[in-house]
Amino acid sequence: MDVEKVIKTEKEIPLKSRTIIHFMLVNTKIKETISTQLKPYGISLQQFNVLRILRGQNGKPANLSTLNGRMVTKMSNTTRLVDKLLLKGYVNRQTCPSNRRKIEITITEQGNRQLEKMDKAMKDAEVKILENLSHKELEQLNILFDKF
Amino acid sequence: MDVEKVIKTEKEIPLKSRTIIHFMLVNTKIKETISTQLKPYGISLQQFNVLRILRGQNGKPANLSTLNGRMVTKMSNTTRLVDKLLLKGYVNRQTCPSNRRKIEITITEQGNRQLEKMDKAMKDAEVKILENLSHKELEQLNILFDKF
DNA sequence: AACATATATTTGTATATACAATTGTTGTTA
DNA sequence: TAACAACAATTGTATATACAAATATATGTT
Repeated sequence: MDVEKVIKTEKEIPLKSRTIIHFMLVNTKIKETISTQLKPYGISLQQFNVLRILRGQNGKPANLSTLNGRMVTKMSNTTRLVDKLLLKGYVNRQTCPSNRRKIEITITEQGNRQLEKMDKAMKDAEVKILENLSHKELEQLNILFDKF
Repeated sequence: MDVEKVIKTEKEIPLKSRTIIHFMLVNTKIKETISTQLKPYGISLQQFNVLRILRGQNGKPANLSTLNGRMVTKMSNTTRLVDKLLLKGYVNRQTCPSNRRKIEITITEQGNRQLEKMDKAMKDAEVKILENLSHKELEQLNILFDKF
């Protein structure tokens, strides 16, 4: 990570600012790696996460607000995201019979098959991203992240 | 940071996945805090960064590719970003006389004045974001980030 | 000079994201 | 039961982001 290139922008960067900038640079790199890995499947990280959440439901349907609450980055726009998955044939959507305000979403057989392949791609991305970090360092990071 | 809420999505999350998800959650929180702080000034984080870069030039104009290279998150779309700043009267833009392919961008007096106010807002955001981290922990984080 | 190549920016298009307003449904209560 | 609040999803709008294609200018080669 070449923080200096960005940071030279101003003369002296206090530690706090440096940390934030550094954080964002790493985040950009992570996102790039992940989207590169997912690209062959024509799916975005958000869409991938929704599929994972649906699989985690074990057949039990999820409604939109559940999805939104569990997503890593909220997008307030889950409707349109699910639209895309629907077009790809990865999910089913139907209004909940007991409460017609709710929409029930489930993952399809095809969605599950694709997701298995994407899992592997995602795992590769994670390995690539974290290749220089030891188990101990990962634990350290998680402890530090908890303080945010 | 409530990682568990998002993480319960699947039964067992390996440390690597957990780290990535945790990272993104913190990133979301950081972005939210910053944009809340900048909101009164009607400026996005990207636009703020461009202004900071321009100030760092000390009057020397910057062209678009310089800006793009120094920005924390690249956007390949610096033209339109500068358009917005132009509309607000925070920057000047003129084609470089010696190389007419280039566009020279400088910060205006008004831009500088606004930027000073935004600096304070940004500093407040940083304090808020990092309030639970000690100096030592910030240093630790930066060391870990370098490994990405 | 004519041509190809490299550089710098702009434009077009598609998707992602944030936020506010709207629609439709359910539950409550005067 | 009519009115209203609460809830769940959708739609509209603006901006952000990514990527490819197009435009304009400069440089190097024959």
